[in-house]
Amino acid sequence: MDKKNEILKAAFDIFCERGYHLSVAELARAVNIKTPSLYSHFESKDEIIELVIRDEIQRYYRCLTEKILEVKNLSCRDSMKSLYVHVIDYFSEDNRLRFWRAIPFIQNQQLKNISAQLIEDNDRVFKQQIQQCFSTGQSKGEIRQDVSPGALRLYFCMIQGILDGMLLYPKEPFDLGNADELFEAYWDGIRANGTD
Amino acid sequence: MDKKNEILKAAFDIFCERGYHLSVAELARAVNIKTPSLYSHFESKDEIIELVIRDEIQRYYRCLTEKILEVKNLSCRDSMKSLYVHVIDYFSEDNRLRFWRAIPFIQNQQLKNISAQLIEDNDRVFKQQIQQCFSTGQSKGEIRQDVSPGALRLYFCMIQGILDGMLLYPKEPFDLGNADELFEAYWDGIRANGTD
DNA sequence: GTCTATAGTTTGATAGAC
DNA sequence: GTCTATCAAACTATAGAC
Repeated sequence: MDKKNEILKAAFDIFCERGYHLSVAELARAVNIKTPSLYSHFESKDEIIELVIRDEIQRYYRCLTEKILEVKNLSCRDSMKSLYVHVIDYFSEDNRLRFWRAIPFIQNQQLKNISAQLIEDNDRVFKQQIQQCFSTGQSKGEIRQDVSPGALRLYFCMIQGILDGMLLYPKEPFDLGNADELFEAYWDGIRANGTD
Repeated sequence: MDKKNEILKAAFDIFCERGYHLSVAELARAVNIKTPSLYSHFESKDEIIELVIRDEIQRYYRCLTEKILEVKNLSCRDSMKSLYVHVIDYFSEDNRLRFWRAIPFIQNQQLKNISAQLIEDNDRVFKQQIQQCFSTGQSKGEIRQDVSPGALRLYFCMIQGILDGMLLYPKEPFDLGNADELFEAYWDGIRANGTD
């Protein structure tokens, strides 16, 4: 791995811990060079952070898109379950969760806007795909016809809630069994009678 | 209001915006004094932040405890709905949500530990009370007997998910109607058949 | 590309006059 | 309690030698 990428990788790790207030000195130390050497690879601290953010957001949504393709032909239940587990798994790795939760606290309006826009655009696509899956599930009789209007949003909300819990209560190491139970409780609330 | 409290109030506001990296200079400016004058009221920046954090955590759980007493004699559904709305309302005010989400990023291990401990202790009590309400609801026939084991945790998860969404997507101003729909979807999944 | 040296700013905090 | 003056340390960034 060349130095530039080594720096970006280290910047990711430090950003997870410290957020926007990572110091270039600490970053230089992490890759065994002196601070000024950073500036032969990048123009500024903000440029580094912007690259790290773009990389991570792109990586996440690329993974998600792959997974969506992968589950396209499964039942609605299996699709929703797979994607649910996929997202939780993704954010269990490294400190990725802290990374995403640090974004709203970036002290640079331009960077914050770029991040928010990227996330918003990508998220819309993801949510549309799930919506379609949900509708198909309904028309095929997996999901009750008379399900509440908020049922789909509860799915997204549940995912966010789990992630939030992982960040706020890091002491309780996250147990995928718990996540399973939650999904079952959710599905139990929307599945058509007589199905499993 | 005396100066000390004025400072703490301002510190709260700035902490919401900037997290742990609020600067004492900015704080002093906000209350129209010079930086050194802060130090006749407090020993250090960390002392100020600790006080602000203790205040806010205490305020939140005091409000919550009051509300719990208030809804004690309502039906299970009404209790859970009231507390749900209460929490969302609480975090809709000011920048409180940012405050709580900034806590995991405090760059002072001791302060972080104090906060985490306070939250954990108080949260346990809250969750026990809801658990009791939930059990009563089941035995009284408001909630299905054969409800999934994760059904109660889905409730907490849903609340966290909504709050998380409010922080991550601040552009979409939060609509209590949406929150209503979510709760109905949740309740619809656990209510006993034949009840409303 | 990496270094030493250094500039210029901002940080949290203190001394001491009033 | 509030101020002016000041401190040492940390910050981002640049100049210029090798």
